[in-house]
Amino acid sequence: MSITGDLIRGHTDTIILAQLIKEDSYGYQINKAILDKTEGRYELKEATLYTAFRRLESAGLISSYWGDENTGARRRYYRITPAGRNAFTQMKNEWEEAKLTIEKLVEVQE
Amino acid sequence: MSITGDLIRGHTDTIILAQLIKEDSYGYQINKAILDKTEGRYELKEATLYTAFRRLESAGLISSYWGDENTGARRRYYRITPAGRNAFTQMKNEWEEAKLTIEKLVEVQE
DNA sequence: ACGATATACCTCGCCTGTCAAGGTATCTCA
DNA sequence: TGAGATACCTTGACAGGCGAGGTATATCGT
Repeated sequence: MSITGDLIRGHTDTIILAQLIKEDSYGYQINKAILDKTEGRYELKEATLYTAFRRLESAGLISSYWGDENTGARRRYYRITPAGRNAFTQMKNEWEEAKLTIEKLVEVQE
Repeated sequence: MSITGDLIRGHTDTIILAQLIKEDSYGYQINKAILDKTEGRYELKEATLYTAFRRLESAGLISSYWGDENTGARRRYYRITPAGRNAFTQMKNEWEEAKLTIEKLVEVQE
């Protein structure tokens, strides 16, 4: 497990957008990529993942389309929008700031 | 504002415990210390702060007692328990791990 | 004398994101 | 044929953050 829900909370959207910057992808693949990148230490729960997709699409940060595989299970692909790229940059900045702040606050002063 | 609720979520308890490691303190002072340490960029909302105190006390990580000031408003002081110190160490480790994980995941791969 | 501001505490109820649990359908391989 | 992987989805419970509201005391300027 390692990372609990509340520690990751608020990063889910950023993490998903990050996976879509380079190329379009679909739910299952995105989660596999996350699992790989973290060497098995973290994966999004499916319910969380799909909730996030809905949220991001409503917000106009991603758009979706069905893949045209003619074999295997159908896939819904997601594409990051220009607004999504802006939002991602913003979120990364916020994370950098938050990281420094948290770092400062969990440090025990001598 | 800078840090939104969901980014800080899950760190509230750790932050409060960190302020109590060195010495006992009370709500208002803890929040002021946080404000100082972050140069005004962050403070816990009062409702969040007091909710956290209740939670931490229920969990046995802090204990509380009324100060004996004979002037000014009454103060409820909080003291970290041995279990609280252990929990704090654990929480800091989890944060270190989470930080590395998030860092890896919000990075855009070339 | 009086209002504003700071100190200091507290609770209620809403909102939002996570996730356990359940479901569907297709393909591969033993 | 049946287990396991791929791939999607929804519902409802739960928990933490926080806006809004409340109480009481002390200080300081006018």
